[in-house]
Amino acid sequence: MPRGAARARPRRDPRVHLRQRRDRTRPPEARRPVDPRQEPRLVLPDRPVGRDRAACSGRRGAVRRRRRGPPGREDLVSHPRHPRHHRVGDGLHDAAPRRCHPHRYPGRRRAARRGQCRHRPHRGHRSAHQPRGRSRMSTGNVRLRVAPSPTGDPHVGTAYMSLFNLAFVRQQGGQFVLRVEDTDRARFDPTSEQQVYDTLAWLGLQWDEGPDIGGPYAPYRQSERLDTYRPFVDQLLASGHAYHCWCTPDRLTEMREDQQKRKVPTGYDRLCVGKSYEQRVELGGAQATPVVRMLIPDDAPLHFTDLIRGEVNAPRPDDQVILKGDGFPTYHLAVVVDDHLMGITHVVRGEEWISSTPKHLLLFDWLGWERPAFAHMPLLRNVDKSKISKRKNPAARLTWFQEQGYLPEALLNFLGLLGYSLPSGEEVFTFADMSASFDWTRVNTVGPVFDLDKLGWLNGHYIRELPAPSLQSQLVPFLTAAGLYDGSPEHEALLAGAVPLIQTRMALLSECVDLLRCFFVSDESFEVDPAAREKSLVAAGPVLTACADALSALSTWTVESVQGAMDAALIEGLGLKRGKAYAPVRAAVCGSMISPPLPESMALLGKDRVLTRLRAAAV
RNA sequence: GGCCCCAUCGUCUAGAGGCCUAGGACACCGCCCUCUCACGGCGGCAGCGCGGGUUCGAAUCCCGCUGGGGUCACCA
Repeated sequence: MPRGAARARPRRDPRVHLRQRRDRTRPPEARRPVDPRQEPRLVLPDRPVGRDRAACSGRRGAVRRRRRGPPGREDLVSHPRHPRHHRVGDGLHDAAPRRCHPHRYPGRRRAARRGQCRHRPHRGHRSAHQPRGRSRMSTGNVRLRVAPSPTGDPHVGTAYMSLFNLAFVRQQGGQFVLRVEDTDRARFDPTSEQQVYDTLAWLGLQWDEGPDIGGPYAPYRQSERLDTYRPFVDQLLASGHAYHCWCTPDRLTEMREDQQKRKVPTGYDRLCVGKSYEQRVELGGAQATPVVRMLIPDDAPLHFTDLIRGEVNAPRPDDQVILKGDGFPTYHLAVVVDDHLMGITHVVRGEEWISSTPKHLLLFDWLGWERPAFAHMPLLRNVDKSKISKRKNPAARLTWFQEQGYLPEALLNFLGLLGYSLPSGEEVFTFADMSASFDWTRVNTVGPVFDLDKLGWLNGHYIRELPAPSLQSQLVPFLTAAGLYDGSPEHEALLAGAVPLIQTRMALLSECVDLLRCFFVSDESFEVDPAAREKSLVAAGPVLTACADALSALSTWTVESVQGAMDAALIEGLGLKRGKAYAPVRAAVCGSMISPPLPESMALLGKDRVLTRLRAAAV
C-alpha cells in the first residue's frame, strides 16, 4: 500500500474545529491517563535521591543505580513521563504489596519522577546532609521565583522560565516571586529592571512579590540585601566550609593558563587554604582584599533529582568564590540564601545551571537548610543550535517582539510549545490551558530551536481571532510611528473601516503599515509602485478612463455600487475578465499589485480620492 | 580538552516493548476557492544518527560510537 494511502486513513473523521486534533489514534485519556491536577505529586521536593530510590526498591533488595544503569534492572523508581504507570501497582488502594515497577525498565532518560514511589518507608527521609524538618511540600504552598539580572535588554529566556514557573504556581495556588539579581555591578544597566517589569507585564506573566510591589520577604533586589548575606559567609568561614583567598586576578589567570597548558582540569589550587594574610603575602601574587571561597569536600554531592530529568549527575565544582572583593556575594551564595530566606520550594532555571547545582546543594547542606526541588529547563537555541543569544538571534530580546508586532498571547503560546506539549496534543492554547494540565514530566530535555516560522503563524492566528476594535487600537502605534496616522476622527473612521479588510492578511501587526498605506497616505504623497506601474498601468489608459467614467456617474458609493459599476463598465463593457479588469484599477488606486479587496478598498477611500487617482494614472 | 547534559521529519513535537505502515503542527510544494494578496478547504514531500546487545518482538530498555549542546570567572 502506498504510503499516502496509509497516511490518509486516519483522516476519515473530519476536524470540525481548528483546535480539534483530527487524528489521534487514541483518545487523549487513553494515552495519558493521568490528570496532573488530581494530586500534587510532582511537588515532592527534596528528597535525597539515592536514599529514596533505595527505599523504593528496598523490598526487593535491588541495587540502586542512576540513569543508564545496567540492562534489565527493575529497580526503577518511576517513569518520569508516565506517572500512572508507576502508580498502577503502587498499592495505594490495595493492601497487597506491589513492586514499584511491575514490568518496566527504569530508566527512560527523562527522569525518574520523584515522590512517586509509595513504598518509601519514611516519607521525607533525608540524607545526612539534610536537616530534619517538615517538608514544605506537605503544606501544598509552593513558591517559585524568576531571578533575572538587569544587564541589558530583557532576555527571552526570562519570559520562558517565568511562563513555566507560573504555569506550575498557578496550578498549585502558590506564589511567584520576581527577584532582581543585581550583584554584578560591572554589567548593571539601570534601565534594564524597568524593562523586565514592562515586558513580563506585557506578556501577562504577573508576579506576586517583587521589588516594585514588595512582599513579605522584601527587599527583592539583591543589592539591597548585602547585609543579609554577611552572617552566612561568617558562618561558613567559622565552620571551616569556606576560606579567605587573597590571590590576585593575575595569579589566577596565570594558574589557569598553566593548567590548560598542562591539560589538567582547571580550578583553584588552594594556595590560600589554611594561611593567614601574612603567610600568604610571602608567597607572592596576593592582594590585601580577600574573596571568600567554598572549600569543596571530596565527598561533595554530585547528583540530585531533577523534576524534569530525573537523576542528574553534575560536575565536581571548583572552590567557588561566594563573596567578591567588592563585598558583593556571587550569584551562588546569593541565590541559595535568598531562595531559602524567601521560602522558595522549586528552583526552575535553565539547563546551563546544572553544572553549578552541586555548589548550591553544598551551601544548602552546610547552612542546615532544606534543599528546594530543582527543575532544569532545556535551553532555547539559535538556528545553529547554540544557546540562544542576542548576537545571533533578534528574538533573544524580549522587546523585539513588541517592536515587530507580535501579540503577547501568541508569544506565550509559542513559548509554551517549546519543549512542552499539552496532554491533549492541542497546539493552540492559553496560559490557563497550560497551567491547568501542567506537568513537569512533560517538559522535554532537548533544547528547542527558536524558529520564527511557527510563531508567525500563531501570531496571524491570534490576530485573526482578535475583535476588530481591539486589533484597531493595537495598530495605532504602528501607523503613528510610520507617520501615517494622526488620530483625527477621519483617520479613526478610516482605520475602523480598513481593519476588517486586512485582518486575515497580517502575520505581524507591523505589516499593517504597508497594507494600509494607500488609505492614509496624503494625496500629494501618493504614488504608484514602479513595478505595479510597469506591469499594470502601461497602456491601461482606456480601462482606467472607462472605470473612472462609470464611477463618476454613481450617486451612491458603496461596495456594491462600486463593484457593480466596475463590472458593468469593464467586464461587460470592455469584455475583460475580472482579474484583467481589476489589475490596473488596483495599481492606480492602491499603488500596488497587491491590496486588500478592491471594491471594498475603493468604497472606503471615497469617490473623490478614487477618481483623482484613476484619472492621474490614466494619463 | 576535562566534566556534565542531550539525540524522532528542515523546525516544534506525539510516542512509556506489540496499538507504528512512526501521528500532528509550522515551513515547503500542488490543487480548490478567488479581483491581487491572504484566510479557508483538500492533497503531497519529509524523520526514529550509527553499531552492538536484551527480547518472540525495540523509535521505545542496556552498552559503545558518533553528533550536538552546556560548563569550566571576584558574570549571571
